[in-house]
Amino acid sequence: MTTQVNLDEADIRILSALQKDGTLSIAALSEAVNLSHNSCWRRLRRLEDAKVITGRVALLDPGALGLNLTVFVSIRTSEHSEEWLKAFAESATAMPEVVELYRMAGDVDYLMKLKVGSIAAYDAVYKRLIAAVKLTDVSSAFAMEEMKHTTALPLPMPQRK
Amino acid sequence: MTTQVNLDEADIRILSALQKDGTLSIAALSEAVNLSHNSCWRRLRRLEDAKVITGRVALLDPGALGLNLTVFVSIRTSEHSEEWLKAFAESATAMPEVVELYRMAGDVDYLMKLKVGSIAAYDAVYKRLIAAVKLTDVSSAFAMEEMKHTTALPLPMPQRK
DNA sequence: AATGAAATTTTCACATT
DNA sequence: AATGTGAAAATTTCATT
Repeated sequence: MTTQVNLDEADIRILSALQKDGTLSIAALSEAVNLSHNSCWRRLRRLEDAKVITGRVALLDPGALGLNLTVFVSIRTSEHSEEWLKAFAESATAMPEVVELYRMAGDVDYLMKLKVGSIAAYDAVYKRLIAAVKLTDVSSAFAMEEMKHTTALPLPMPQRK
Repeated sequence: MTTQVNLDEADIRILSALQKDGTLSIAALSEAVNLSHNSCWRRLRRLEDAKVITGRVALLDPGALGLNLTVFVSIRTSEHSEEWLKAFAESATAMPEVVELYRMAGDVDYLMKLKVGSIAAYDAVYKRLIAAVKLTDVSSAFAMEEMKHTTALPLPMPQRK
């Protein structure tokens, strides 16, 4: 968790635009957000320096890579020792198929999101995982259809224009 | 779902690098993947044209925006009509706090991931949702800690230096 | 696959309000 | 303290070999 940063409307407009399209040139961006070329450039620098923008990445099409399966894995454990957690965190985090991992409140202890190409590939990940650490209860839920998936976070103000 | 694309090792290296850092210049990228400036540029174009790379985006820090809560919402419904689905999909998809939404196999019908700033903000989303469509069974699970979160998909070949 | 050159874009120093 | 001006440096893009 990081500390919240003060952002005015112009900042929000910049962030909103770049969350959707990170290729925008300063010229295009400044026009889109109604700022001068330069003022826009400086705000952008500020947002990057302040780590509000944590990075820029290319997004790939899972289908093009043959990664058509999204699996949510709910994990319960009876072991709550320091070492167990360390071993679990390290092995799960190291697997590239594990794209998200959360420690949860409630009756599930951990929730994992996997991207794999097939049931067999899922099974291989599952086996690697249980070989690495003791898991009491693992249950998997498969996604049939991705109805929405965005990297864009909800931003405070309504962004017009 | 899209059709899988044929990719050789050099393509994979390019994708791997850009998934991590989308700001790499052609010069830096070509060096990282051991290709000539130009060959690299052309492959990149191909990958973009073929929509293997679907876009480039800026990633924001949720904490900096005050979005410290991740909630997974499991939804069951008794209605399985065409209209219900349409209404549900439209209202859920339109909410910026809903960053992911899947139709699931198994006993949960839909799974939603929300990014919000507080329990109160979550409750507001929940209320907007149940006001829009009838939901039989809604259960929420809150993330306590984000242990891993990446937009990088697992890629076929081992990628060395 | 490499060369090189035009066009675009980023970056920054300096002046301005 | 935030904005505008202008110009150098870096980068992308593409025609040609």
